[in-house]
Amino acid sequence: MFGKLTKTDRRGPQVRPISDMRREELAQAALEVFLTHGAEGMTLERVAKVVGSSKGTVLHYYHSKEALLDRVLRDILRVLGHEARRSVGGHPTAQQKLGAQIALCFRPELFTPEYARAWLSVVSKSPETKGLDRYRRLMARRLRSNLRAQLRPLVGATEARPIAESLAALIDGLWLRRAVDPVSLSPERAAALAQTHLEESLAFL
Amino acid sequence: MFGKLTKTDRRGPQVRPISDMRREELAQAALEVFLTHGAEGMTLERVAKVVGSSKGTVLHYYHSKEALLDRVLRDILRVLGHEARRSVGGHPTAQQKLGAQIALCFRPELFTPEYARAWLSVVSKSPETKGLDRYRRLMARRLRSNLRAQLRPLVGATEARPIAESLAALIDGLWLRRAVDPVSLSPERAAALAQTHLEESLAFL
DNA sequence: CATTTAATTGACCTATTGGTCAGTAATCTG
DNA sequence: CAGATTACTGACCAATAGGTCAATTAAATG
Repeated sequence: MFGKLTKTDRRGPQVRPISDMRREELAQAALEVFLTHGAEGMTLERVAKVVGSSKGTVLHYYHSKEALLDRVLRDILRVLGHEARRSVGGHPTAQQKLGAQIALCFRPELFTPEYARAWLSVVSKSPETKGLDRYRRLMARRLRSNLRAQLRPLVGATEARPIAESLAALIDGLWLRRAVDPVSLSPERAAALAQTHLEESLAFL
Repeated sequence: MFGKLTKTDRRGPQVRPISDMRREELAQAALEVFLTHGAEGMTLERVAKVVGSSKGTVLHYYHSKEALLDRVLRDILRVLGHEARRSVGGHPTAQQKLGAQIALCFRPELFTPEYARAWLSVVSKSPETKGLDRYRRLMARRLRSNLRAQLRPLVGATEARPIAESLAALIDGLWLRRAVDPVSLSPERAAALAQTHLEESLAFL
């Protein structure tokens, strides 16, 4: 679709070999396909078509589909982690951090039907795929431990755990609903339900 | 494995043609495979192997995989509906009905890793499969409307909805966790988390 | 410009899976 | 027992998907 890249196409401060640029381009395309079709639906053909190339080219840069999916998930997780630090870390009190963490989970640009479906595809295939399971665990652990860490100073270590678990499960359930029935649950409503649950849990002690 | 059935094998009060018996047998086998491998993993070969037969035989009784899966899901839903009426209907007060409904969701013989994985496989494939989506909607609607119906007399119609939605999402989240990380969440603990959430929601009004 | 190096393609392979179909074997029925 | 019906099998087909590879084309380089 765009033909080959030449070294004169190099951009940015660092001069990078065109092979790296192509790799980036493919990773970008793979992300796009992953978000619209999920982990399974991210076929090599589809990715190739996005960059106007062929399956063989994709495999030239990523030696397997697993490697490509790995790259995609790594990228997503990196961005998510960055956003979490930026968004949660900006607040001084534990309450505010908790609120920010929940708000992040339901930010309209993140809590989309596409993201939700892609997430669900990873979760549901993870029990039978070593690679996917790793990322699912990472995501789940990160969320739960963040919640627990902010809850501890408020309710103590023993109470923090069940509250964090309950809240994490509620968030998962809301994401699941967003994946399968997108129109019936807006980001705002989902966030409100999670915030309410948190408040009630805290008020109950 | 067992050879063909003959009419002398007929059992039960009603005399049924052997074809119906074979159909039952296949449905039973399909359920078994469905619970261990999920909707996608329920291949015709696997089902055939369970009854010691061939793929062709399965298709002789169910004209497509969709029809067989339909039968399996219909059976599950029927049993579940029956259990719900028996278990929830036995209690006089709305509170008790709600408690029974939650308890049913986490009954140890139902809240198993197998059931949870199978459920998750249905949910995650439902957006792209008309047949599965129908059953997912049925399950979800049934749970939500049951919860809402019991909540209404306690908290009024306007408050019943968000509480039911939140509780349903929490239940989904706990099932999801049971599917992907079975050992970390016992039926008792899951039930306790859901019951607590309900109590806190009710206490807050 | 010629040679080396890298990028790209498309044909091909293997496996899986749902499904078709004709032929065969078992069973039933008059 | 003979013919009709039913059950069953296994070969075959088409589609999909990941992956291999040799040949081709483009680009970089001395």
